[in-house]
Amino acid sequence: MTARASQKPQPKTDRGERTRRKILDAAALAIGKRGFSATSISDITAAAGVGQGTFYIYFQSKEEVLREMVLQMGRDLRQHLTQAIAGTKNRLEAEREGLRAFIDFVRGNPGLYRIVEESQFVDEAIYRRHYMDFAATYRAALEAAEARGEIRKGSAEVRAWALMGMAVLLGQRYGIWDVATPLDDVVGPAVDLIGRGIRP
Amino acid sequence: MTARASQKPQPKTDRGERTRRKILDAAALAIGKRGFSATSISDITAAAGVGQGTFYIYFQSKEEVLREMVLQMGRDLRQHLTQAIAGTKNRLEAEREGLRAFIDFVRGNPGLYRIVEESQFVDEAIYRRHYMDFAATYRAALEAAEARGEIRKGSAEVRAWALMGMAVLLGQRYGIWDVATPLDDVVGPAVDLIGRGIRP
DNA sequence: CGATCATATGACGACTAATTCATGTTTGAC
DNA sequence: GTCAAACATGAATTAGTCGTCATATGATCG
Repeated sequence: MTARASQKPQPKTDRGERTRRKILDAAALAIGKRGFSATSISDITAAAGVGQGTFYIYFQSKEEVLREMVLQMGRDLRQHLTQAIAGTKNRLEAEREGLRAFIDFVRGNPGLYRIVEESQFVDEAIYRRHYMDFAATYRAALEAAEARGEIRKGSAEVRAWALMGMAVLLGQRYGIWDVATPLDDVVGPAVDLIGRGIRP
Repeated sequence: MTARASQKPQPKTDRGERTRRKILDAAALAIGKRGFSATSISDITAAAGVGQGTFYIYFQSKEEVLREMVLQMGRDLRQHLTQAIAGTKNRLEAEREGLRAFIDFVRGNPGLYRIVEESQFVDEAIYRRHYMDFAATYRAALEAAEARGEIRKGSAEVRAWALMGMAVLLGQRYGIWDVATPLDDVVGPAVDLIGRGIRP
């Protein structure tokens, strides 16, 4: 089901590096806007301003581009969240800032968000890994908080997935479909729910 | 973006009705297993045991079949949930039984679940309506519970989406990816989180 | 029975998209 | 400045899907 695939070799010159980037950027824009299957290779290469054959110098297929973009989005989001919760003093504060930062990220990168969700139907393994990785990080943070006595005892695994789920759907509702509602109006009630749900 | 489309007329005979059903069932199976774009019309008609042209007697396009299936899944799930929370005496019990029934439904109908999620990338309007409808129902239930004093005051809209999000991702994690973990091990911790999160 | 409407068929034309490749251009190490 | 390697190209090949239609079969009723 999933391509095992030997990656294409990295570009060896500056020009190659630039061309690869152009293709990747054009692909992110096009796929983010129109969706994966509605976007053809020639759409991408045309938008990138390169020949069709050039695509295959750097990528095996559209799927491989998607895979790379999901990884990229994981890194971007991780960084955004890490930065957002950097100054927080306890788990509850981290939940608040993390949720706010997540919805904020979705508002700022609706295309990337969409790409990750669609990857589920293109290469399930990469989508699953994306979530599993986040879940593992989240779980570790919850266990640490539990050890510090900041939150009540309870399954960190289930909690991690439950809280991620909240964030994902709130991100859809208030990050994509409705970008007018102030973040505080969303984050406030949600964090109230979370806070009472997990505190000692 | 969304087809406004005049529907095809309903079948006028028993035979027609049966043929239509065969196509719909075959489509649900095939699309649920392989995904929407990987499934061709001829895959569907071959699986249904009818000619390719027969498809177009009953449907305008693959998209229309998907739309119908999302609606169907909405009805099925609604019924499953309604039945599950029928005997409950308060909101918290309803949350428990509802969440259990939801994951149970996903385990029993992984294909249907997948179809709904994929509909997001085929006909966003129908997907959105699916969630909006559920959210409206959920919200009403929460508001009623709040009026009865069963739960604390708070934004029913945000809560509804947060709780749906929990269910959706727990459904993915424990309904699709891992069907071995006993439901109690999932529902217990989740309902503990919800219960303390919303009770007075 | 024969007439008529509904249903069924599958080959076919039109089209779209993926991928290759022979040919040409650019780069940068020497 | 030379030259081999890296890169770029787009037309041609390949593969497959959609949706139509002329034709055929099934069912129903007077």
